[in-house]
Amino acid sequence: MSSKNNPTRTRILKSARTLLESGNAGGVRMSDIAKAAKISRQALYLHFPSRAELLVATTRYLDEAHDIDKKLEKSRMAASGLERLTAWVETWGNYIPTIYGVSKALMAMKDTDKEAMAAWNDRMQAVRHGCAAAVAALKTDGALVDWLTEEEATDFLWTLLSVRNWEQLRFECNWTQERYVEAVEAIALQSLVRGR
Amino acid sequence: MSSKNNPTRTRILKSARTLLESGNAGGVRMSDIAKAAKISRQALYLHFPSRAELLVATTRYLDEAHDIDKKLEKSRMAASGLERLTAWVETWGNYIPTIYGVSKALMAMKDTDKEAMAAWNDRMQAVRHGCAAAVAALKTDGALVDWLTEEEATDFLWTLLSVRNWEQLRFECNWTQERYVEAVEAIALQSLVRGR
DNA sequence: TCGCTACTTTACACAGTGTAAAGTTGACAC
DNA sequence: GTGTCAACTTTACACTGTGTAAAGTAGCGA
Repeated sequence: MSSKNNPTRTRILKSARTLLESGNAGGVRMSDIAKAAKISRQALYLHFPSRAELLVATTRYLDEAHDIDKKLEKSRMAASGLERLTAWVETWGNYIPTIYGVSKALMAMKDTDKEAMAAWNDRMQAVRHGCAAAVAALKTDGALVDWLTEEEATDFLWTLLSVRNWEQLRFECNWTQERYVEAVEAIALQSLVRGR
Repeated sequence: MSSKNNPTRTRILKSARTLLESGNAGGVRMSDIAKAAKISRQALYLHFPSRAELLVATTRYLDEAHDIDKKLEKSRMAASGLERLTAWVETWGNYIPTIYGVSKALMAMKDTDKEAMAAWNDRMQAVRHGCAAAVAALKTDGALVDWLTEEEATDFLWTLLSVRNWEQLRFECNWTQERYVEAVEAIALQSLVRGR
């Protein structure tokens, strides 16, 4: 099943992505994805050993499709720590909507499924690294507030930027995506940057 | 089954509470609760029609056991908006640990179960009211920042104080309960109170 | 024609929730 | 003592969704 560039595999991933993105959060089942990809449910298991691995593969597929690495590169090029923080908040904040569907499915699984848990943690650690880098740049500039340690500041930024928070503000509170980024940026600056 | 003050019913609720509190998040099944309450799994359904309703009843049981209303009363008595905000953050922030177990179970169900969803939303709206009251008091004092509307400020405070955020800071980031309350309080003040 | 690959089809194990119904036990009523 | 009622127990089964297993098929290249 020569993993990469397999047309059926790609079709499965596209179907999974579409279904997961289309908000139908509650239940995207293996059979739904199979139907969308126009193969039998069993054939799915020829390509992906479990639902968890299919979700993980879908996440990676999304990352590649959106060239997230390139976007992150940009935020790393910012001159000051302050610019780097805002660039990071914007980049990640605007990426959340694209991964939200898959993330939600993965989040729902992580309480029962070890594999899903590991995959989710892995993804979230990547986000944490982004936060840590921004905070470190702030610290280097001597712009980090003094009532939080560098690690605490990272913890807080990471929490502030969580998918759950985005979900709540965006859907429960009906904020627009623009307002979300704007407000979260402002709060991050106020909480983490000295003398604001 | 004469609902209130039924000894078996109470034993069930106590067992549910204990199991849910003891961190074993992943799966507290009906059969686990039955075993702990020393009755058959079927007898559980004589007292509660569904898992969701049992969880909801457990939440209410916890609220009564901790006399949450009395605690909220206290935060309502604060003189200034500022004091009211800190009182609210402390009250709710310190109540989260006690309801965390049940909340987690309810959160996990809300994606698939309508009843659980309704119950969860109901609970969260109550929390939101607490946030709204604190923000309103701030506004009355003319102490609310001007870059957020009253509603936006409520939305943000509500999101900041979410159980998920507490969970992440407390367990993923290993913050102590004291540090959590302290930091969240500081951030709330910085973000919502004018001229800080 | 062989044999391989990528499937389909059918069947079934398993977990957990919830339904259904028949049987047991103890208390209280008369 | 017998009847009856409530609060159970026990057994059995339907349903959903995941994952395993195995036999069958269609197309394609050597």
